[in-house]
Amino acid sequence: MRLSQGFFPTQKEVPADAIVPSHQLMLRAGLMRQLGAGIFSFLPLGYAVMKKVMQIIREEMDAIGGQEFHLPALNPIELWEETDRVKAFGDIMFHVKNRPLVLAPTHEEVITAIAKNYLKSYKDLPQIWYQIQAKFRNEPRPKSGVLRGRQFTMKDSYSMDATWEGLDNSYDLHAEAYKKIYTRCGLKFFIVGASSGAMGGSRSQEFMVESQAGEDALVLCDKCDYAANIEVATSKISSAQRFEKSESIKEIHTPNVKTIDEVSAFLKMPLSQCAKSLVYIHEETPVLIFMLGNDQLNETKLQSVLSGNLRPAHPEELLQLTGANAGSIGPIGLKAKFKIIADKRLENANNLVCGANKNDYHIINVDFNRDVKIDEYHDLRTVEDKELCPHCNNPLRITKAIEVGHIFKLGTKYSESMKANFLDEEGKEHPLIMGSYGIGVERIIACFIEQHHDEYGIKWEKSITPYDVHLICVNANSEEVVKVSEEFYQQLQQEKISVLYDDRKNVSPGFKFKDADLLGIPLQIIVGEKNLKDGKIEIKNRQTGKRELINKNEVFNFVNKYINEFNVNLPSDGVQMDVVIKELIVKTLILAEGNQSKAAKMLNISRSQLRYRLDRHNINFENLNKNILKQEYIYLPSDGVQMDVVVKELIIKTLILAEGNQSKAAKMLSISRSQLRYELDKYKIEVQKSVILNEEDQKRKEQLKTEIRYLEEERDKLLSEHYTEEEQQKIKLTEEEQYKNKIKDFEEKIKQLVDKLDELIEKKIA
RNA sequence: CGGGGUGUGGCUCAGCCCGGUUAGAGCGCUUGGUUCGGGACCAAGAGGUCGGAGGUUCGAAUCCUCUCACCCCGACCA
Repeated sequence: MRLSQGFFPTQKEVPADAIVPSHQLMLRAGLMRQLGAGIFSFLPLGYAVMKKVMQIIREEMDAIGGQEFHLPALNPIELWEETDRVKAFGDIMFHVKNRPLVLAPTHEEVITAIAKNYLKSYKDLPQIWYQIQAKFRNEPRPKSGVLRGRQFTMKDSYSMDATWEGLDNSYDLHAEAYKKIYTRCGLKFFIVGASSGAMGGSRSQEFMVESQAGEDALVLCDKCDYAANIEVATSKISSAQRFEKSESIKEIHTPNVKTIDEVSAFLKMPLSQCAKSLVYIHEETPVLIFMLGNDQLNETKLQSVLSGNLRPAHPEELLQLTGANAGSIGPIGLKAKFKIIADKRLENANNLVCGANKNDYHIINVDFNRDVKIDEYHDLRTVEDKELCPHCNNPLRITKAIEVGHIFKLGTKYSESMKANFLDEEGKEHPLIMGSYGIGVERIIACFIEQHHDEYGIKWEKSITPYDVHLICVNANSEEVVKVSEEFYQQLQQEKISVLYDDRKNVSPGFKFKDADLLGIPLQIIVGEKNLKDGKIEIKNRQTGKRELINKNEVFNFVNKYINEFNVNLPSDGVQMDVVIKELIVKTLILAEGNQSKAAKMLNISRSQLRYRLDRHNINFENLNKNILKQEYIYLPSDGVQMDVVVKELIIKTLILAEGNQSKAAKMLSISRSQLRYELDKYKIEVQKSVILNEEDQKRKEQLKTEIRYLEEERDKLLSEHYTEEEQQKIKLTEEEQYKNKIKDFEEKIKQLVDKLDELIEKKIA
């Protein structure tokens, strides 16, 4: 595509409304424009990326036997009444004004309606049906650009099975497919246990991307594999203690003492002896909830204990039901009948401080076993930062994240309410056992940009870049430059390499470079007058920022090689070899669906070597999470890459970073010098070939060569002069000696220079 | 839904508190010329019912009332 003819509205200034980087860059780079709150138009460049992402999703869904549908977004409202989800969604669902229709926020109902009519036998099962389509949700507050919109594109799929084992299988297939999708899209992700919410069902997991722009909080353990949404996370924490002697209860006047901290300070009681009371209304019944000290109630956990309508009580209700305002509520002397539940930490606790249900009074020495009838104890608290991991006692970390996918085991929730039944082998009728699985397409793009950008713009990965290469005609007034650019453009197009060609006239070079960096296409081919004079073309790698000058006629090979090979992107201070190998193995395992022999084959290593690596890097494929994908340095094509190739590339790149200094490189790689020497030996020939001198070195080398040539010429001249017969006759012995000495000098000098050159090359090759 | 903020050429914003010529700037756009490797320069132009409605006033972008839209924080969120 020619930039002069296409629609690529880039912006120099940061749009005022955009706060998060992905939002800013999607607008600046001209991927999309906003039409209303949470509604976006995708422009050609943005849609090109969407198509790439959707294609990856299709390939992976098809690979697990998914069949693509295209369902209507406009749904009869009756359909949603069957499952009672008109009420469940409430204001979130868009209703059509002039017909009894709704805009579908998801598609369980439509799928189940089809399944109900046609999946009548166990022989028809299992099925995986999916679609990639617009979803409509009337979000109360759209935000952060495409991260939370009212209309968005979603891949949603549904599995129908005859058995629960079948559901497990379909669910696992999706989990594997999702890992591959995110890996191929270049996302660093986590898999966490999640709450199923109103979707219902027995199990759900979320695929999360760590980001400051995220709206979810994750609890992560950096040591083991524990990772969970804060809505369901737990930690290792001690219960309130039970004192040997239960003191008798006593009412105490506590004027103006409301919060738990104030109570604790006023009564000089530790927080671990204070019970906080909260009142919720559950389906018209008041519920009194106790938390220890300052523990935060986790409403999601509460909701899973008390299914149905649940809300905090209003202040007037508090007074009416308990006889006191918030801050003085407790278990003793309640006016109304309450259901009483408490957090597990309070089980069997005694000598506690509680409100007295009388304003400005508290009761001390409450014994939960003696004075109160607690109906149930449950884990209701919200995990706090630095608490200990429930699996390995390591301090937990809480971080923000964006949900890019969610998979649910629905079970029979929808099939039962819609009577979607099938007959088993014995002719007995059962509801279909279903799963539902979603991926937000725009969120993948926004998350990718959150993870892959710098101050200048986006840095696309090969897998989802809108174009493979960005061809820049630096100066459209130079005939030669235009001619060569046009040739490249034709050639690349012929070879089916997608190319964005900046052929704009009257646009200054700086403008073109800035635009190219903003758009972030991975490879920039820069055709300029300066380099063209020497028959050279500059190629800039947007991800690494590295520029290379190559011969004009090698451009096509270079591009082709780049497109077909994997990437190793290193930070300027290098990276440990083990880290890269670990990432390689994890990613290969994902691509190999966890099949170890397949992975070993892809890596071209033995199975025992793979096992050794799995052990060494502590990789547990079943519990794969952020631990493993914390940082990303390599990009793999979908059929993987051999381990040797990666190691070789890593070493070469590290040596370049270390400017050929072997001990520095070894330190960067965190391996011993002898190991590095061994590896160098192993890849010796290729390494020499791949040595890249930087510009300065190149110049220096040329200089030395010229000098040597000059000296050699001088020497030859002297020699020839010396050895011509005519001269010989003329020259006296002493003179001859002089010449000989001079030649000796020259020889000496040449030898020094050759040594110097060798040293330089040696240093580069290291 | 609660709190805060913003609506002025295509974009980013100034002007508003304290009402008063023809509403400004930079970027972008058009035309001509110069320039051409990191967001060039000169000159001449086009483009705005100041979100909308009502009010106060001799006079409103500016003050008042209502309303709509958008953004941010919170609540909510499969």
